[in-house]
Amino acid sequence: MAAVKPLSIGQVATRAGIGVETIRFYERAGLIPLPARKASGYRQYDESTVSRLRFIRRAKDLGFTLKEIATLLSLRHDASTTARDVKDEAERKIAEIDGKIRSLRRIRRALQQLAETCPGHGPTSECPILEALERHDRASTEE
Amino acid sequence: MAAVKPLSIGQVATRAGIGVETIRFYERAGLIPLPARKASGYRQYDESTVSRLRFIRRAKDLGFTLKEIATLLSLRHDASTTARDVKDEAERKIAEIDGKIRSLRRIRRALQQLAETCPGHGPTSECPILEALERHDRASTEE
DNA sequence: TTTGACTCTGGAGTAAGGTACGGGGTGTAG
DNA sequence: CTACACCCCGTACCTTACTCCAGAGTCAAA
Repeated sequence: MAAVKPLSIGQVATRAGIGVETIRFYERAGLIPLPARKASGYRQYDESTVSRLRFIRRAKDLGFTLKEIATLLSLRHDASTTARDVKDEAERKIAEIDGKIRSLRRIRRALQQLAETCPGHGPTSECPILEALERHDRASTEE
Repeated sequence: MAAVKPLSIGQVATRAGIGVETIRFYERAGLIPLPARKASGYRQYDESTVSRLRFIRRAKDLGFTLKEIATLLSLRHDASTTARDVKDEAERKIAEIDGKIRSLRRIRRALQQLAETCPGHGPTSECPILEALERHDRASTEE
C-alpha cells in the first residue's frame, strides 16, 4: 500500500467543487474533522475529506440544511444506526418539502385569482390586487 | 369632522397584529412614513398606518419580500401607475413561485426515490440513501 | 533565488426580517 | 402622588450559509 499523498485545502476544494473559504467554514461548523497540519500550519487532507465534502454538497442539493447534514453524517458512522434512521430522516424531509409546496400553491392560487380579476389597464384605483391588500381598511383615508 | 384621536405605537401594533419593535423596524426600512411626534417624543399615528401595516402583512403572507412590498406601496400612490403595473408585479411573483415549486418537486422526487429503495431496516451500509450521497466516492476508505 | 500562487489567522460583512436589551423618560388610573 | 405600563433611543443579537479582507508566512517551479 502506497502512502497516500496528502492534499492541500485548495486541491480538496477543486476536487470537491467548493470554495476554500467554505471548507474552513465547514471545519468551524464541525461538518468535517480537524485535519492534520504540516509544520507550517498548512492543512493536510486525504481523499476521504473530498468524499465527505461531496456528500455535503449532494445533501445540500437535496435541500438539507447544514444542521441536518451534520445529523446525517453522524448517523452515517454510528454503528447503532440502521437504515431505518436514515430513511426516517429522508421521509421527514419529504414531508417538510410537501408542506412548503402546499404553502406555495396556496399563495399561488390567491395571487392568481387576484391577477385574473385585474383588467390590466386603467388606474390603480380599479386594481383588485391592491384592493385585496387593502381589504378591511375602513377608516383609512389613505395616508 | 371630529379630530382623529391619535394612536400610540402600541395601539397601532395591537390593531395591525404586529409587534412594536417591528413597526419601528418598518419605519427604519422606509415602509411606513415618519409619524408625527408628541412633545415627549412619542410617535402618533392614525388609522391609515394601521391599514398600511395590514397591507404589508397581507403582502408578506402572499410571499412578497419587504423590498417588493415597498415597490407595491409606491405603485399604489403613484398616479402614473396603472393596474397593469401591479398586475405585472403579481405575475412576476407567480412565475417566481412556480419556479420554487418546480425546484421543490424535483428535490422531492429524488428524495422519494431514495427513500423507496431503502429497506428501512438493517445496517446503514445497506442504505441506498447514504450510498447515493456517497456516490462517486472511489478512493474513499471512509474517513 | 526569485516570483507568483497558495495558505494561514481572526474578524468583519452580506442578505432578510426581525427580536431583545439596557437605561432612561412619560402617561395615567387610583 | 405613586405605581406601573408604556414609550424613547441605539445597539446588539439571531439564523443560514457563506464570502471577503488584511497582513503575514510558505511552497514549488524556473
